[in-house]
Amino acid sequence: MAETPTGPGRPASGRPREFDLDHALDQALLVFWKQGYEGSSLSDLTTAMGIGKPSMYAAFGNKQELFRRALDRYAEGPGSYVARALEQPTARQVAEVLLRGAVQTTTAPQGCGGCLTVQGALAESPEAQPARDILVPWRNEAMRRLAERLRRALDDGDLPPDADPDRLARYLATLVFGIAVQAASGLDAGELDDVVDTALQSWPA
Amino acid sequence: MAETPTGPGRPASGRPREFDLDHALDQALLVFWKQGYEGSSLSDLTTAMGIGKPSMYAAFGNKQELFRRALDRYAEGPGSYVARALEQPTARQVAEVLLRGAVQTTTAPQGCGGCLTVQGALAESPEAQPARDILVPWRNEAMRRLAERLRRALDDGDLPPDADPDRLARYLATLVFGIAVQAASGLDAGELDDVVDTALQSWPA
DNA sequence: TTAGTTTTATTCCGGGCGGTACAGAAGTGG
DNA sequence: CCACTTCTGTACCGCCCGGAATAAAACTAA
Repeated sequence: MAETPTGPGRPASGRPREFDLDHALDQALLVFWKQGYEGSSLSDLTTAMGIGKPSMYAAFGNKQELFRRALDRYAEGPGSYVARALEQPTARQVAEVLLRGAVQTTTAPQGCGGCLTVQGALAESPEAQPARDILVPWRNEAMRRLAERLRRALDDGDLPPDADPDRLARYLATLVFGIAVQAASGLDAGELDDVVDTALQSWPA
Repeated sequence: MAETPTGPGRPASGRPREFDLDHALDQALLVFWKQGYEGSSLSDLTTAMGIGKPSMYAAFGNKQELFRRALDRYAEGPGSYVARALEQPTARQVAEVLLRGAVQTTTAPQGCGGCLTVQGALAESPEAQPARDILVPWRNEAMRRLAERLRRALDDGDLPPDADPDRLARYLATLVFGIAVQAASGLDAGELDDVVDTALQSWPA
């Protein structure tokens, strides 16, 4: 059955499985993380898992179920900072652990960059490399121009002297990209305007 | 040649092109916006453009070049709020126009949701629907749990009575998703920690 | 040993992908 | 009329996709 649990409570009949479910899931997770869902072919996945396609199909049902299981595994592993944040004693610490955890996880060198819940839908496959080759420099260039404009604002004196144009530009750009993801998740303009209101409270003087 | 410009300075020899380059680009832009780069097949694109594959190939070279041209067109059209923001007189207004413009563009009903510079790399194709069916509820559920935790904080009194847990949760989640995109663009942990520092300044009392 | 069950590797499927060869159609200057 | 150039539709290329059928292999229970 596809629903065979990991535990040892197996019926102990028939040919035993020759691979470890959780280990295989971890390998699949890495592929999904690095290449996104649609960029991860069954061949990519099963090769990384060290098994054949029928084995994967028998164990997990199909590609979508495999992804779901990998996402669960992600939540227990690299994504556990979310749960950890929710357990903090104060709201301020919740926020801090959440954001720091996001940074740490998405930039971890052994990780694949990005968080699976976004990256899984981001097209990071070799197939989409042409798009990345265009979009990543484009986004960075836009951020650079924004920083330049803010540096001028600093010279003009409409930013406090201790303000950091680069930091502010990164902050704004991060919000813009986050807003794009949220909009794709279905948030409406009113909800996102609230986000903007909150964000602008941290704008210097 | 693929580099034939739009202007009327054409050599006026050979069979004239039967479609409008810019209009075709606009149609391609919509497809890329809605489906992402790798989710947009040449058939999807040329069908929307109303031309055959060889015509597209002759006019733009290949899929990547078509995407590049469509992105340029995006920057002049729906994405022009970025340039408009940079022209504002004060830094505060730059920030406000940028963020409001992002919300407006990404949530516009006639638009396709999301910003092309992120959405282009987001997998929104039918092929990736299984992933979206899993990820979108997952992200929203995570945000809901966060809001719930902050509501408890409000009850506990470690948030000011006028704080809005839902708003704060959306704000934090937006930052997390933005951080994921930035990390995928190559920003390192130090740069993103700066973002977190800036963000936490807007945290209530 | 035998029957029953489950996993394994091999092989194949129809279909869609990005990209192209080709021939004909539509325009130009002579 | 002519070559000549360029665009257009059709039909096609090799390749890989997600998935499934098949039969051999490996185990348990009787």
